[in-house]
Amino acid sequence: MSDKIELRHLRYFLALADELHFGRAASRLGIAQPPLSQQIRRLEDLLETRLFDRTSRRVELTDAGRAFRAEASRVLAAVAGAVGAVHRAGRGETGELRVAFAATVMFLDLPQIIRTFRDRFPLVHLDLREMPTGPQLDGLRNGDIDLGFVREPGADSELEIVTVMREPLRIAIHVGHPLASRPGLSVADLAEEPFVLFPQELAPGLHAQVMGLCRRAGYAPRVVEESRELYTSVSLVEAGIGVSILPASVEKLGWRNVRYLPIPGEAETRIAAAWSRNRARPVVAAFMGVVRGIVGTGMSAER
Amino acid sequence: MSDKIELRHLRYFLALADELHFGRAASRLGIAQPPLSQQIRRLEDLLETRLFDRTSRRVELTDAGRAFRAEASRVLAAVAGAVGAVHRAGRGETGELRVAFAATVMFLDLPQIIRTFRDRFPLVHLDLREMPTGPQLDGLRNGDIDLGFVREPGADSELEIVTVMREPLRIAIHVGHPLASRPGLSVADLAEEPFVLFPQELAPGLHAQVMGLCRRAGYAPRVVEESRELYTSVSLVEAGIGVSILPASVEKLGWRNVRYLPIPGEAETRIAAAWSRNRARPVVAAFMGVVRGIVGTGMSAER
DNA sequence: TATATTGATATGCAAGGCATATGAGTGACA
DNA sequence: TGTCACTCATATGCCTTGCATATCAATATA
Repeated sequence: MSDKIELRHLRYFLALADELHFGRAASRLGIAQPPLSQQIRRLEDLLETRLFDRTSRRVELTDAGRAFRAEASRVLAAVAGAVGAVHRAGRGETGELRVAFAATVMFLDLPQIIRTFRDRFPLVHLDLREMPTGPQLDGLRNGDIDLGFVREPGADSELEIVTVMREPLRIAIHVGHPLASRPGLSVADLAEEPFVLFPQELAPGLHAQVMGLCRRAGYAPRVVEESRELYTSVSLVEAGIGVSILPASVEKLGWRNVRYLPIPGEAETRIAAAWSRNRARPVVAAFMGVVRGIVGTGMSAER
Repeated sequence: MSDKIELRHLRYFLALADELHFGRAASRLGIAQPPLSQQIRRLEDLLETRLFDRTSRRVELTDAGRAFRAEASRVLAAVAGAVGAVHRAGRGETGELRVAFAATVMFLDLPQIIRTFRDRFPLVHLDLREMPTGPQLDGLRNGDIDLGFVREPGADSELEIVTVMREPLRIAIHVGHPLASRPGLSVADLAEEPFVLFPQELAPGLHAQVMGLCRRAGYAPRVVEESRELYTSVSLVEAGIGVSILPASVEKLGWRNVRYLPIPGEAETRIAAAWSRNRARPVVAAFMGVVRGIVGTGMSAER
């Protein structure tokens, strides 16, 4: 029976409990007196309990009415809270946001972006994880993550991709290597050198870019060692295993015995934010608003 | 806008949030699919926020929907709680009960009654106060107290009165008094003695009863001192100020120099529970149920 | 005793919720 | 690639029900 109670009953009840007068309560509710009588009676029927003792002269709450009054206002407060929560979530001010980033992105502005976002949207739970570009793109497509910061992604009809930053590529070479001190070292000079590279599937775009540089210099690099990500590639260079071509930010890792040389022709890699085009998540939009505010101009959407 | 939300919307929303399928959710709700679509849409309009991302193939919650789901179930839980509270209050299992009792009643079964009631109805807040019979009857009439334990009340059309216990009256006299050791002392023997009595308005029924005993013995008692209640009457007897006629329970006060003598003819005083006949309070009925269970038979209603 | 106040009841209307029928978009499978 | 099945949205009509107007009944006050 009581599962037919509606909020209207509670609103009417509370008005009457405040006024203790059908006429005044009705006019406060913007209705006539008879429907108020009806609805109160209906509520009492649904509850199988009298809420008001009333004569034609006086209206007062019963014990049950007093108990119901406190509870009913809790209900209406909960409704108001629910509406507020929906609006906050609709504006992206709450919820959970799973952000992935390629490891080396942390050397750029990302930490600053995260701090700002935390500050501006404290109710959003940020779930941050390091992840190579390739797996990120998969995760974005199947919904495992909401937003990814990737290196040099290819175009994808399912994903919205916005370039956030750019940085030049560098040749990484052991300081003791004979070529390390040659002025104006070019990619072509590395034709005979052993290369250290990451597996293609971890960062397919960047991988293709490096391979393209070599191809345009007229050779296919001889990859003697693969490492999990950019980090470890540098350590292999330092160990003298081979040379590599890497984004400039790895310089900040501070390996002593590695020299980083600019690449003529200003080859550069893009760091982009990517998210699913289908799932329109307000939190994602909110996060990207912060990103836009910090990296400012220079951002551009593609496809 | 959102003040037109009804519980129906929340119930439908939660069903759909569980099933993520309009057809199944509708059949669970016992309605057809189209009205469910309509009501969900109406709810989204009222909230001005989309709660579900839906294609003709898949239904899933938006961020706002997820936020609303948690809040909406809180609302329904609050409604269920309100219904439960009303029923408890309707059965007298909750609320506040203001009980007054004449001081000497505490020597009888009242403490036991209170313990049992507290045990059986732990959610009822008991407000206990000591109060003479006269003020109790006033308080019951104007609603200051809900239930009173009084001595020898007169009939009253506004009040329901049930005799709970009976006890004999005793003559109270100082042990050093010449009459204290006379065998078969009667009320008539006290004709010339100074009397200690309480003011008429504090316990009008008992006062009239004592006066009646004397009148039937052929005299009007000479009252030399009045005291606030039965307690203090005894102390005045012990001080040798006069004699008195009192309920037997005052013996338990344990004054050393007072002797209590039975009254021939077995004059006795009644202790009654009294409550307002107009205000039908379930808690009062619950309390009286406990009283009935403890004092058992021998209770009787009167006028 | 008459009157004003106030809650309940009667009746008619209109809004809105629900059911049936149908349309349109999407994924699956041949 | 085309067809089919599935599923959600839309259209339409009915019927419930909430609300308004009119009226009644009860009670307190003058």
